[in-house]
Amino acid sequence: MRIYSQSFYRGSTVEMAKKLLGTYLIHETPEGTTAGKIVETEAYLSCNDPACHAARGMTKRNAPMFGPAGTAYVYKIYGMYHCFNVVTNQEGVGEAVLIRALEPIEGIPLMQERRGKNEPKDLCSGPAKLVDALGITVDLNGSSLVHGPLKIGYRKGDDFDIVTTTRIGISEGADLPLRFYIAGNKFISKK
DNA sequence: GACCAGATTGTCT
DNA sequence: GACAATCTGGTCA
Repeated sequence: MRIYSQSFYRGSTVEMAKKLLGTYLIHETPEGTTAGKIVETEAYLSCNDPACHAARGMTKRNAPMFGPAGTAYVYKIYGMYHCFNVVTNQEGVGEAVLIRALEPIEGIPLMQERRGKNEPKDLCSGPAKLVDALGITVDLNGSSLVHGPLKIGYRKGDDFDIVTTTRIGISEGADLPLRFYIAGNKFISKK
């Protein structure tokens, strides 16, 4: 396993959303290490994308999106859940990739404990689920994926096909083809 | 399996 | 004051 350095994250956001598929999200905590393979992502852009939190400029909430590439953006949604994003592109642009689903790889017993579920498919098959399973909290909002306890790495793996579709759970910009997932993978959030 | 309502709170208008 | 990049558990088949 090799951990990506800062330069990896500087590409265009759509390109990053595809490149992140098949890589590993790793979180080291006092309770143990949990890791999963990224199988589903969505891109959120600064231009012509009304669904993006940064579409109307920087606010207190979305400030990390305007930070340097490789920053974690964690926010609370619907009063009780959290979503995790990888900030991409250049500092000041305001774009990010939402991680929507993981295939559990390491620390599965810990994930089961955190989630209160035993079925592997119920552990990380959704943005709020994977945040819960890996123990990601708002403390990590704005932290670096290059230096912190939360990081992204890769190892040699099988080839796979990428499927492009429309994003989920948004009201504006819902017709844009900015969702990507690994074809045939059983751990994506939705068919 | 498909469809639907409820939970719950920070953030922006 | 309204809404949000969601999940869960219920009902009905």
